[in-house]
Amino acid sequence: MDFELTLDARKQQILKAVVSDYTETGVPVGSVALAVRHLGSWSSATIRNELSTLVEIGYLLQPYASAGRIPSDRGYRYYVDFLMEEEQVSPAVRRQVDPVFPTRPAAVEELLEAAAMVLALVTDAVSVVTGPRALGSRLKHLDVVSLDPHHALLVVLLEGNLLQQQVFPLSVPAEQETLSRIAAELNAVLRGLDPDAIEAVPRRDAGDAIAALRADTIAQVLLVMRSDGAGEDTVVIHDGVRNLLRQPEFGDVVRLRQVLDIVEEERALGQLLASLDLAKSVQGVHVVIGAENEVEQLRGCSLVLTTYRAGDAARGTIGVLGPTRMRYSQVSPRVRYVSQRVGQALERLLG
Amino acid sequence: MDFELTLDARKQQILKAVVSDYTETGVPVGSVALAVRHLGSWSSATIRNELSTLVEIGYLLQPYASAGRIPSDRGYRYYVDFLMEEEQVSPAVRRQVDPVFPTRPAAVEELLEAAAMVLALVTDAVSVVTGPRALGSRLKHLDVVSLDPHHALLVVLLEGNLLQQQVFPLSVPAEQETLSRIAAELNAVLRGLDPDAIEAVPRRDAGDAIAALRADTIAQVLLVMRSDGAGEDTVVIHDGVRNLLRQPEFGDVVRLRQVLDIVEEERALGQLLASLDLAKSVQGVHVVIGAENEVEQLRGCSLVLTTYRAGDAARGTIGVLGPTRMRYSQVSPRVRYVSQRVGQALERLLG
DNA sequence: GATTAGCACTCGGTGCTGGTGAGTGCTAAA
DNA sequence: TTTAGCACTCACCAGCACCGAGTGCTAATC
Repeated sequence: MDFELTLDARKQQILKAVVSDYTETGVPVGSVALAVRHLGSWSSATIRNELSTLVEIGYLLQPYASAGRIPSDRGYRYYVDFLMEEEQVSPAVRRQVDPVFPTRPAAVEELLEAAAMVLALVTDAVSVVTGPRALGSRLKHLDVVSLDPHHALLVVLLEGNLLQQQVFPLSVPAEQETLSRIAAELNAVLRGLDPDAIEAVPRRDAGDAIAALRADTIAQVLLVMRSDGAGEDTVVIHDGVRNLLRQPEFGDVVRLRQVLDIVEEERALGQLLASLDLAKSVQGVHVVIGAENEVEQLRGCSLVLTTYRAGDAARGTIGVLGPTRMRYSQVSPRVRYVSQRVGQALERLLG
Repeated sequence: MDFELTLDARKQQILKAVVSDYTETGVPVGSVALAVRHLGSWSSATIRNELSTLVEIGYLLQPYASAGRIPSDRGYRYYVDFLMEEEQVSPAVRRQVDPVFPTRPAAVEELLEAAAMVLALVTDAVSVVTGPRALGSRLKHLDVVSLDPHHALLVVLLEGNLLQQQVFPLSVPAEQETLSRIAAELNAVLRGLDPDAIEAVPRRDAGDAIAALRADTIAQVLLVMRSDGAGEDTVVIHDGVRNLLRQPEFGDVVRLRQVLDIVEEERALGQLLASLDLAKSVQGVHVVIGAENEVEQLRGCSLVLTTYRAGDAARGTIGVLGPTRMRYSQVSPRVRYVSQRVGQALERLLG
């Protein structure tokens, strides 16, 4: 196999035509079809010669001896890196995406779920979104509600409008009124702090009932804030599995199962996404083609990923997983578009 | 078709044997197999006669003229109602389920997600969980958190300690301090009231800023409380789609797609679950067999559902969706078991 | 020398055929 | 009423011929 890195103009045109034809039809594409549909200026015989060298140097594959050609992973890579012309995100798509992100989003998790839903919708693939639980690391507001004299319910609102609740026992019996006063006081003191800072807040050991209750509450706040981050530090959301079923490559159920085993297992998916270096990307969108990812089960699949940001902090990963035969020129800008919307909405939410 | 409702002992035994054999193998079961594996006391010819009457009266089906028999929906129904012997939930399964529910769960949503995950795991089907709803919707506590001068977040605690949140615009700009005062005041007035009573609370039309904000807040409280009962917006969680892929009945991708179209569409799934009357149930578990649900796309699927409760405060639906050829005797007690665990964990969380 | 027309060849997909066997329905004997 | 016996049914499968899209090669052409 010869490893030319640069292709002459005609080979490029042919490769591009093969990718776009195959992407559309899913059927190996032959020389005649190319000649009539895309490249009338050369005869099928000429194209045939070029095709056979493209196979030889590894940009195309031939499923069997007398079949048409399909792009190899390397072919797709070349296409994505050099040949692809990104399509505009059509107004119709914008109209689908935009209303999903309200001007006043309610909470981070909802936002990300909505994003996953709409991204799956506009790309016809499985969408994948990771979100930072770390957002919940600052206290925004708390409230204490009396249940009975000896128990209270702590309500904690964390950064990103993440609500948590926790029942806890009171070391000293107390009425709602007392609890409310404590809550008000703590709100003033603790707002905007992360767990470590809260722990460092000086506690007046007055030894009276109020101080005890105050200590109870702070302990619970810490517990809630810390237990939240304890598991994994990112949520992983996915949507649109049914979209894969429309693709002929998943007519084989075994194939599909391998993919689902990854996608439905939050941990595995999280690890996969974490293992990818999103730095090397074209215009912010990173395309992982076929066997470029090391996960055995995802052979034949590609990932189109990007990072969404709120302000200048990178917040999470968003993208899609689909068959390698994917319309990158359309999917890629759409992923970017949704990602931008997510970032904006997140900014509005976090203020 | 004759509609006998009661079957003699031998027919019952045969039906039971057919269901359990078919459930296990997925292959139509013939008279000889039955004779040797279950019912040695009769010859295959006798069984053949019985089989043919069971087909005639609608409890069994014959896929084609010279094939074995499979249970009809009616056959499954009879089996579930009268013949099934529920298996014990094995210690191994308990060991899988129990650790998923921590003694101190952090948030409702996490709890339900964990439940969905483990239920899918132990039943090999798709699990389905809807979020808890307050039984009687009385207001227990509310709080208003300023997001920016023109928007606030309303946190409502309903009877049963269900938290709801809602972002809303303020008709007059306001600081946190003002909002807190309003919240305190409303808490005093509205605690323990249901929506109708809240609506009837007299509003002083003072025309000042405070009155306007007060009105804003009350309107939002009503919105939140009423939407809780409305049915549409409860969370619906699912997990375990990949389990379906192991079943031969979903070897056909089209079948699978129809099911996924329902399962992945939260609204559709929510409506389906809402439409079922969970009252008529055996030991708290309700089994919907095949075409007993009206959703066209779920032909060939069954639902095994139950209700989880936290004290007598909140309840929701939990269960599984799988092929009609399902091991009801095992799935049913497992659904019940997980449901109990969810209830308990929720009680710990909500108090 | 590059391009192209012509042609024999390859090989997966389709459809037909006949054989196989699990399983039935029916009849007649126990 | 039960059972043995037997002819019959029909999905499933392997084998086979055929079709046609598409190739590689060669020789003619620009």
